[in-house]
Amino acid sequence: MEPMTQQTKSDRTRQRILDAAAVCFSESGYSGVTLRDIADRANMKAGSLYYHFLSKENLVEEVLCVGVFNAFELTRRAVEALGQKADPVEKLRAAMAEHLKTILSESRYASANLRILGQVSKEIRERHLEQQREYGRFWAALFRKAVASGQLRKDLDLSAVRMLVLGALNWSVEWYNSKGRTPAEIAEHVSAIVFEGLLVGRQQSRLATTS
Amino acid sequence: MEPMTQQTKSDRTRQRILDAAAVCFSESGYSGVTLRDIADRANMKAGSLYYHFLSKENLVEEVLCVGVFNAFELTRRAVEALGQKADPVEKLRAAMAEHLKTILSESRYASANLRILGQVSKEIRERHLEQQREYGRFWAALFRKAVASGQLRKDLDLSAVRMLVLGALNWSVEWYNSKGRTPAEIAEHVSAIVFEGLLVGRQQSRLATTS
DNA sequence: GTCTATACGGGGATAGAC
DNA sequence: GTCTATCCCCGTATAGAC
Repeated sequence: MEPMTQQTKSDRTRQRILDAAAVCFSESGYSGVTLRDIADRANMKAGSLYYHFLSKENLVEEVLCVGVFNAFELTRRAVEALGQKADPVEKLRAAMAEHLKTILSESRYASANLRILGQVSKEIRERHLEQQREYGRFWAALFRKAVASGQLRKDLDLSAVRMLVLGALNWSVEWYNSKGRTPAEIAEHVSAIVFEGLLVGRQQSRLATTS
Repeated sequence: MEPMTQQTKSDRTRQRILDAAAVCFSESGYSGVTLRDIADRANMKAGSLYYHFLSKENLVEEVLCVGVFNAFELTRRAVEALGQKADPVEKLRAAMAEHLKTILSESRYASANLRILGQVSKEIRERHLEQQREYGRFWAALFRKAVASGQLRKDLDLSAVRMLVLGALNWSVEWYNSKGRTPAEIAEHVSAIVFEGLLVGRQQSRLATTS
């Protein structure tokens, strides 16, 4: 490990570049961003980036990596904060809320991830598939345990359910506007729809929001 | 109007180019596609495209236009096929199924639309906002009528509900794999989740699929 | 470590032959 | 209407000064 608190030297420059890249990618996709854009935001010249990174692909790869890590870590912690023996359904609710908060406001890396998914080369995507699958397994386990607890119906393909729910969350980066409802309010809606459903006759959760 | 059945001349070339562009954009996004890619697929040379279109932006704009139109038309027809007096909830189910089928298999234009949303310039996006809003209003009306019929709960922000449901559908272009379940099966899952919800105790719809 | 300068290729767009 | 040839800019990446 490195000697001190923050990694020695001003390799924080490296971090500054990554932050700048995450912002750029989350706003304009992959091909839409130039190294000059990133350098500008990091208060550097484009050529200087090559002291810290091998190439643009190498740079985006690291952003992707941090993105999944952020979403995973933050969400996992939010679930663990409920305690090991918490209600599996409550854990799912917490995971959804945290995932949404992360991609909408906590991490430019996470939102960049969603934006540039499917814009990077096959090679890069393949290399990160395992990391993404790990996050996928985390969610799969949450759903599986909620079914095992007897609270969730057993007649659905859990893999499809997982992708659809995450899709509803992930797509929010396309339409979410901070002038409207908060991420927490959106999360309440997701939770209400996914668990109770839209049809009347079910206990109407704890939503205070009026239409 | 033009004299005959198919528009005269070989302005079908124009159509061929648009088709090629839709495929390219749906596979590689906007910036990731070159005019040479599109020309190749249309069996032409890049320079020839300019006889039919003013610019790459002009071309993508038409693809976007057709994309929304396709999704709107196909979905609207599927709903109308149920008849004016059909159950509002059944109309929503039909709309979801058709929208999904369209973006996953019926129209490269529709899937291109989703892929390049947020990759095009602000000017183009602004210009198509009204068309997109029209499709949004169509969905809003479907939800509103289902609530008015007394079958859907009234405590949710219908605008949020609409975006979340469409998000679950739209995100499927990112993960759907034709080797897995069919679009129709995925649609059944969406319907089951959105209306009945995942919690047990609700009538378990008509899903024959086993996990 | 960051700069300036530049090589190098690629992509959008135009001109003019056929 | 489509081709070839080409212009020109821009983006990635490199070299070498400071």
